[in-house]
Amino acid sequence: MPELPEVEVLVRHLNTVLPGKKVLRVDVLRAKSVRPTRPEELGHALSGASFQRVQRRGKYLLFRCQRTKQGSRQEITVLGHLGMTGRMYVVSQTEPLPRHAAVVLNLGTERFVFEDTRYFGRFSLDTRAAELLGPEPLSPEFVPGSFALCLRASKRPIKTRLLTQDIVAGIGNIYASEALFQARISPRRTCRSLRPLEARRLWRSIRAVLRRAITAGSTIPLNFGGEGTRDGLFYYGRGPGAPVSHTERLRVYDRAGEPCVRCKTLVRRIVQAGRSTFYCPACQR
DNA sequence: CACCATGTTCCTTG
DNA sequence: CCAAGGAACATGGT
Repeated sequence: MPELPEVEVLVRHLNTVLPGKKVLRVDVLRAKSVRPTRPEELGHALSGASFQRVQRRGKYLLFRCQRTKQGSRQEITVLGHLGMTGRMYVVSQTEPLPRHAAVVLNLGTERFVFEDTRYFGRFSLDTRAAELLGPEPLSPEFVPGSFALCLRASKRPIKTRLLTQDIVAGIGNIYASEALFQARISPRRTCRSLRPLEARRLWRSIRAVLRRAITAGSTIPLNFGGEGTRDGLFYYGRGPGAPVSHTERLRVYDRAGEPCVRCKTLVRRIVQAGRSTFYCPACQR
């Protein structure tokens, strides 16, 4: 899925098109995508409501909406998650719906589309998942001392632990490899084996890598709409004028067999907890 | 056909 | 009870 940076960039984009728009009708084409909310429930809550702003928490999107019910204001929050293949965008009503449209909101002349090929994502009234997350890596809540302390409590490999979202939110399979590469720490090290200095270095790398990615994604022209073919460029398709390749952005991810950008040793791919990890066996100890 | 995929949750095992 | 690993979910690309 889109990880924290991709979601952040999407949220910033949606905030330029969504606030003020009113939901005239809700079409749930895949009941699974709104679980555990029932489709009628979502339609009932969201019909007639207006978008105010979109926020991000980890990889989750929070759509803050407002509805006037007999004079009194009612706040409604929809929790969104892109899963592995989700996209959310606003397009004209005349645009044909994609094959895997999961939820469609009629906004008048436009519509909001949540499309999701594999249906791992969500668009739901149940916001509990976002409340169980660890600290936001780019907020002051993410403190190096507490981070180091959390790591001491786990015997798991650091790479798989970064993916659980409870020590820190928003890191996925790509940026876990990237952060460990920048910190020069082997993904196979157990959390508790990290020296305080290494934990601190990882803390810094996590923030630097995520920040960098957000900046890159905000700079490149992206195609947020439904038409764009996903070509790996920051998850979305290219917009007009975007560079041909994004590979410069990621230093180790998906580079098995290529020379390490730092020492030329060949980058290695291993599997941890069923997922690919990429690292340089020489730089990362 | 085989294997791979930017995620989360549930089940089993130790 | 807890932690860790694996399967499941579902579809498409190579």
